[in-house]
Amino acid sequence: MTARATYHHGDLKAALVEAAVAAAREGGEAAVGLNRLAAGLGVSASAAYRHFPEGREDLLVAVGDVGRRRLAERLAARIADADADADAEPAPGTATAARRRFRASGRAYVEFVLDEPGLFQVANRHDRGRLPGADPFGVLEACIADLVDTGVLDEDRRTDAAAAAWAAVHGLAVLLTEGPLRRLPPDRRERVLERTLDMVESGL
Amino acid sequence: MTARATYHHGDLKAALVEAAVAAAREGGEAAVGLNRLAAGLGVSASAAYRHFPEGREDLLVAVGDVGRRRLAERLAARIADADADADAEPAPGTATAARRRFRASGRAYVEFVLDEPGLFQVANRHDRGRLPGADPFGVLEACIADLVDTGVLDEDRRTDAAAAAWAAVHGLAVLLTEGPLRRLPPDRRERVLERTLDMVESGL
DNA sequence: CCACTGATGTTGACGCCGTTCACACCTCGG
DNA sequence: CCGAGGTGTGAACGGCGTCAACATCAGTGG
Repeated sequence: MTARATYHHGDLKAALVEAAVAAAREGGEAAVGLNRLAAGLGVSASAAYRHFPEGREDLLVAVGDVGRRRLAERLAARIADADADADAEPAPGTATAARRRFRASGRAYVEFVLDEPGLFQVANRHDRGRLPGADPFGVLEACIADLVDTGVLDEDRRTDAAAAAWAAVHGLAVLLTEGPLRRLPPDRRERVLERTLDMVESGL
Repeated sequence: MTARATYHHGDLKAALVEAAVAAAREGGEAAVGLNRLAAGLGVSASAAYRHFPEGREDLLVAVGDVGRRRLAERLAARIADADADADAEPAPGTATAARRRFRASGRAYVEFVLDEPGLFQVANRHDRGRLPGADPFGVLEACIADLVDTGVLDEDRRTDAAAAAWAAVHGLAVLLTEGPLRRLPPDRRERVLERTLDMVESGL
């Protein structure tokens, strides 16, 4: 780990991204520094520039991509959990199932941000647009489509519904991690989250 | 402005905050640098540290306070506007008036953030808690109280209502300025804003 | 098998940043 | 008038992002 045998590293780019993700997880954006990371890998700083032509910003975008991908995966997983947990009656494809999935996605979003505030911070601030397979917003849109298909949401109220729902959940996550709601005890967090999800569900 | 007559500046602290606010307005947090600002005022960098003992962070908090104060003022002003514009029938103190004020505050919040993204960014990221007279959240809470008083919102649903509403509006503002909704054309912005306000109003 | 070429890594430098310390100056109260 | 304390200066430190010139390696065509 400390020194390497060969002159070439093998896969410096991947190693840098990995280290940058680790740094972002504890310390957020400020902890992602090219010099430090390169030194940590036993490599000169300029070597990093070979792999990230636009410098630090490129690296941050790469970290952000990882963050968005993990977030999207978490959302999908929690939605699947919600489906699985419902060995209760209502068959999939029903309105209550759609509602359950929708709620699960919102809850998972906030849960992820509380788990990984640093990664989420970088993911938000350095985004060069959607990339296929790593798109949290896409997951949310799918949930909205579910709501429409099952008749929970009127077709004509569909427009911008995803954006509005996203705004509420995203805003709550931001307020809870970087914002003034930062120091809320977990039980109060839970109540606020529940309240927000209620608002979205009954207000959309 | 370029050179000063006296050895002492007079009010360097205020001058630094003013310059920092100007810098933050165009360029956001990254543009607020002690060295640059001090130099711009024709003063050595270390002089700034006399007035901001904790260094840059102190200055950013000061800028944030200005931002929060301006935001709170804007909210109050737009609420007053809404009251004034309503030379239409419904008297103040009615449910529709409370709804109008509530909506005006949400709209004003987003409006301010779009007007002053840099200032808002600093205000969010460097917050050491509420300071009296400069508290946007307090304005929102007053609006909620209005809703309760006029019977729009049930007493027992009051808990965390302000937080949920705030989350929605704040999240929308963040998505519209720093986030993925950044490049939305103004007319679509307006639709999303309206949709979000609808969601909050009917979902609270 | 070898020389060339392009990819990869190194060394050293630049300017900017935040921060600190020892020192100079100016103002004001006693 | 003098001394004390608030205010500003100069110089320095380490760290950062970035770049250009040079060194080294790995694979490919002759």
